[in-house]
Amino acid sequence: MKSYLETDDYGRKKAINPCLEPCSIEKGMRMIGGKWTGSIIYHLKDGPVRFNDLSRMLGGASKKMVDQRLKELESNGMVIRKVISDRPVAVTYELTPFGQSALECLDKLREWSESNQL
Amino acid sequence: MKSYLETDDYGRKKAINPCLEPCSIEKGMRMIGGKWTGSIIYHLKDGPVRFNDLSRMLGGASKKMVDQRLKELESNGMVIRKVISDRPVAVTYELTPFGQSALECLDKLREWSESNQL
DNA sequence: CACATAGGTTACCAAAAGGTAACTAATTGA
DNA sequence: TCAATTAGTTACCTTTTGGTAACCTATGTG
Repeated sequence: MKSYLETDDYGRKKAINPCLEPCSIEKGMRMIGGKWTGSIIYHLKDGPVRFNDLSRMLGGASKKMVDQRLKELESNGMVIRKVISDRPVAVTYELTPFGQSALECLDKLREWSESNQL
Repeated sequence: MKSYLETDDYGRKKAINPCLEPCSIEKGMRMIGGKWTGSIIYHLKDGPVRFNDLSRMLGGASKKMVDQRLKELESNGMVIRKVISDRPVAVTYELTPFGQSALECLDKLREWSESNQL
């Protein structure tokens, strides 16, 4: 579905297939474009990471942020939370295959970002 | 710069090179991850588009949104505004080379999004 | 004349986002 | 015993976001 414009007999323009609501780009962005979301996924790329370790790596993000984002990512199937021991409670977060599938986009983004010295 | 963890003699963990502030992924996202930003860039991919035409194509976004995003994109050098005629005022927006360079990421995102039926 | 188009700007308001800091309970280490 | 760690949770409060709708100047159309 591509959107384009049509002009009627009176010269009035009208969009055909407008993005009434989020098109695929928009939907994708809402999935991985939240504040710190991409960074979190990216930091999980090499395997499971524990909550506090993740927080430490994302020094600019508060625990609340990290927690919130992880919950979002879990609820949309990109991340799994695993309790690796109660009593000392220990938890890890890791990417699901779906989560891993997003790494390709993120890596492109990183490349683009770095090559433009953002 | 990669962030990783180090453990000292006392077993205390500390992050080396944490993302204190936006790492490249984060910065990239803040550049093209805003609401409708990606969609706008994407809709300019085939050449200049006029303001109202763009608004029409992004049916879900208000003029205020489109206006705001275009100004952001202009101010960071991804889009240029061109007045193609005063008296009937007519304006077009088009991607700069830098703006075009973002299309690669966005296309990856679109692919990912579509192949996962978001 | 009345209305539509172009390209916006403005004010108003409600909702969402996000930071800070305190607090939880259980456990381990000095 | 004091302090720190783990994984969060909670309350509070300020800022940002974003939607709506009205308004603007100028031109063109029926």
